[in-house]
Formats: sequence, C-alpha cells, structure tokens
Amino acid sequence: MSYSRQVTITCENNSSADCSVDAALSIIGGKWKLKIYKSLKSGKPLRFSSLIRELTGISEKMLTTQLREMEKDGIITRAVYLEIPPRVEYQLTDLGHSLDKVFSSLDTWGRAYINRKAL
Amino acid sequence: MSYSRQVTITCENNSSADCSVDAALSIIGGKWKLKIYKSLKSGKPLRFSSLIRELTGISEKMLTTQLREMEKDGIITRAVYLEIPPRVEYQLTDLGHSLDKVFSSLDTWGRAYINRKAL
DNA sequence: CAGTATCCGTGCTGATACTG
DNA sequence: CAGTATCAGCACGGATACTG
Repeated sequence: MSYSRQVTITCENNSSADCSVDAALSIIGGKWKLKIYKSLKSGKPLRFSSLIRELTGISEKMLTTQLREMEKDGIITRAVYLEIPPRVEYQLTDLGHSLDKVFSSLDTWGRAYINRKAL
Repeated sequence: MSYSRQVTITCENNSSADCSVDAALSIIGGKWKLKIYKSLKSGKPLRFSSLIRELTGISEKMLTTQLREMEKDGIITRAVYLEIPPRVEYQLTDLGHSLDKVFSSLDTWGRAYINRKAL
C-alpha cells in the first residue's frame, strides 16, 4: 500500500503567493493534521497509542495515513524501537515546530471569530 | 436551493484551541476561499465576472457556492445593483480583512517550506 | 502494540446546459 | 451579467476485521 498524494507544488500560472498558501494548506489542512501537530507541540515524543488516546474519534487507519503524510512532508519523525511489544514514537521536526506561527494565527483569528459570532 | 453547511462551533470535549483552529479552517480552508480572499484583499469591490476571470479554473457553480458561504460567514458582502445588465459586487468586510495575518503566516510558512524542499 | 487490508458512504468538486 | 439546475466522479474520511 502506498501513501502517495498529489501535492502540486509547481507554480505554473499562479502567483507565488497562491502557490505558497496552497502548499501550506495542503500540509496542515484536513481534519487531523493540526490536531496531531498540537499533540506533539510540546516536543515530547508520543507513541501511536498515546496519539489515538489524545485524538478522540480518529481511527487507526486515519492516524496512520496522516502520520505517514506528515513524515513524508518532513513535519514529524517516526522512530521504531525493535522491542516486544513494539514501540514507535513520533516527534515534531524543526520544520514541524516552525508551524507554530501558523497555528497561533489560526487560533487567534478563530477565537476572535467565535467571540464575534457570540454577540 | 439552500447553502447551509455544518460548521460545528460548539466546543464539547475539545479544548478551545482545537475549536478555534477548526473554526478558522472551516472558513478559510478548502480550495478557493483564500484565493477569493486574495482577489478582494485590495478592498476594491469585484463583480462576479471579474472573479471568474481572476480565479482561473473555477466553475460558476463553485464560485457561487464559495461566495455564498463567505457571505454567510461574514467575510464578504454582496451588493446587488438592479440594473440591466445586472451587476453584483463582492467586497471584504472588516472581518474579512482581519484574515490578513492568517493569510500572511500561511504564505510565509509556505514559502519557507518550498525553499527548503528545493534544496 | 502498532499497525494493514478491505469495504463503503458522503460530500466536495467539476462539467455542462439552461435562465431571469 | 450573474447566476441555477442537473448529473457525475472521486477523494476524504470512517467501520471493521485481521496481523507481525
């Protein structure tokens, strides 16, 4: 089974701003990516089972898929420890940590939006 | 035809950070929203046909859908001029303009990501 | 424990044709 | 000009069962 995705990063007709924003959204968009980022944000490596527990509602398949994509995108690392029982730990890379500003600006805007709607 | 969507903004089990980020992504996520934002960013009101021209590749149906959602979310206004031929102009609201920081942080991160991958 | 394999529904997105 | 209506494909996300 392959986890290939189409992340068209060639810019063609679009301005570079479109392109960069698209690239960013292709990596942090979707239902789970930013939640996974948030779980790993502290820097502490987490195991598969810990992530399943934190991300209430995600299926094993989805978590696997999302983690593989994030690994491919260079956002996280995957460390396999050959033990019994097996242990796999996920951790943010430097590139992953650099999502901090994006996350916080989304968070800030989202909060403001919710407050405004609550009026 | 109704354009209702489910934008679950109740926070339930999730922390407020999850919730706000989700709210933000539900509004600016997707394939076209930020491109439309970008077209209207300057503040100049644009007509339907102008937007179609700028957003290469979008269908009329998609543009209509996206614009209606953004209007509902309070991001843009829709002004109808009862003339012949009809004229409709779209413009960012203050709330829409407040997306500036979100847009630029995505843009900045995306550029950095692309440069990094180009190594 | 940490996955894979398989099946499947829904909704996002698109193409095309038509209308006030 | 600025849409609606209709049909359709396919990717996203989910449920469940199985495995090294």
